[in-house]
Amino acid sequence: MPKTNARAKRGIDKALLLEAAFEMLSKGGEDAFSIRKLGLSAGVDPMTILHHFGSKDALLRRVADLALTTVKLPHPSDDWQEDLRSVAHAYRALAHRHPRLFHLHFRYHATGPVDHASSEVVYRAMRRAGLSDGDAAGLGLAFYAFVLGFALAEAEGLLRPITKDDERELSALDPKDCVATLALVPAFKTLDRDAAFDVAINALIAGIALQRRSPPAAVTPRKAAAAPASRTPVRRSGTS
Amino acid sequence: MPKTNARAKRGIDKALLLEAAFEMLSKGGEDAFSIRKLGLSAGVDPMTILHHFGSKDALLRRVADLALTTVKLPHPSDDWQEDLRSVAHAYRALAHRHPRLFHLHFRYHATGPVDHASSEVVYRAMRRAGLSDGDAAGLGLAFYAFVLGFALAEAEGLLRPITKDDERELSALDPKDCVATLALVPAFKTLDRDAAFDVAINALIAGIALQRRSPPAAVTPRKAAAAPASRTPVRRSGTS
DNA sequence: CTTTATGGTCTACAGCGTAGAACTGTCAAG
DNA sequence: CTTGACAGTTCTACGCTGTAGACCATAAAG
Repeated sequence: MPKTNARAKRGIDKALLLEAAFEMLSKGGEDAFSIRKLGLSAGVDPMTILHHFGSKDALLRRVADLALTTVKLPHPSDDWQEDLRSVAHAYRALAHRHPRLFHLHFRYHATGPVDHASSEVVYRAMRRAGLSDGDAAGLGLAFYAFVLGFALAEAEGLLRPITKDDERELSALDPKDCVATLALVPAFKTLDRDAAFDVAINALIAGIALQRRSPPAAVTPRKAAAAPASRTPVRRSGTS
Repeated sequence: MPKTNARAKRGIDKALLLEAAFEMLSKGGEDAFSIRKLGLSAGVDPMTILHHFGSKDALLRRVADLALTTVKLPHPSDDWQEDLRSVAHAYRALAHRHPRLFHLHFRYHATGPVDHASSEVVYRAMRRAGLSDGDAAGLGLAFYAFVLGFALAEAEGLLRPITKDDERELSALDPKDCVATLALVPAFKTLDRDAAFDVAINALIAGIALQRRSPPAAVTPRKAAAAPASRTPVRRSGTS
């Protein structure tokens, strides 16, 4: 049947609209975005947009997906630690490129690991690190949570260099209760976020490496094998 | 002067209103919340609410602050690793208690470290771990990012146990490209999020412990003091 | 041609945050 | 007491939002 086929669309095409929405969101954030404004700026009736995308929510979801497609896929190497670093940097770069819409990834890609291609890299790395399947799964998700959490925190301004206001607020604290915080104020002022990220990622990776159950030579007298694992006493987190 | 003094308010009192807002948000999330609805349910004119709190945004900020006051402060011990675990669990517990409003902490407390009392514990721990000031500051923030990121991911459903749909989607993948992902599917099905959190936190802490510049004996000939630090080759993250 | 489907538009509705005017009850001063 | 000031409260109205449902225009199918 020669139906549908290459015809596709009559007038407006979705791809362009999606791109425009992406642009608008990336530039002004969610508050500055509305279906009507998008329609106005694109010369399209607002209802046409809804007709194509179903709802504003669905459109936002599509935008988030589109953003995800721009992460540069890591080329899997044979160094699992390097692979993890690549993934981490790729997602952080995404957050830097589009800080105003990065939070959407938390809202929408709540159905599973963010993206199969890159999550495969992460899980492969975890297995190569010599983890049990249980640990590999858990640490894989945790790795994502860490990277996305750090990136989101940065995108939302949580790691902004300390301001005058902050400083004033800090200096108003009781010096007795905040010795460490106050001692670090100079460090916060000169904080290099790139370096901090690298240090933290390396720390996490180093910690993961310690978790392996079968290092090169046979080690770890204790059976750190299957279940909860971990070398330190596990503390149940059922505070709620 | 006998002015103001204990009088305080004529009719409505803010504390009650704030509590009601908190309740409403915690129960129904941000979508189900509006000034008008709050006014209706509390028997108060909506504009009265605005008069007291300035704006909806300011009210949400207050709610987020209120939520923060409910985290149980860790009792500082002399074991820095245990202190870090306490803080981590406290925030995760907060996310479990109020998953619908947890994301507000990312939006509003973007002006600095989340809470001075608990961040003091974190920074103190970092210094006790023997880190340089630069690393202590960076890893302190990274520690928060990790904990909040993990908790947010959980609150938003990212770590939900795998569903039938997910499974179908996964089984549709090319088995060649996703060997690791597919191999871990059983592990995802039985994933214990509490255990995963513990394992991940312990890994991070162990990695932090490795970062110290002055272990028991004097070491590290290189001046790993100030700047980027880190033992592995630093990879600049300027992909953007 | 007529029929049918489909993409696009228009109108309308219920709800939102909030600016600004108007009202109201209470206290201090005269 | 009266008067004035004033903070707390309420009313009204504006411009904005997402979207349901009816309507129209065009293109393909019979």
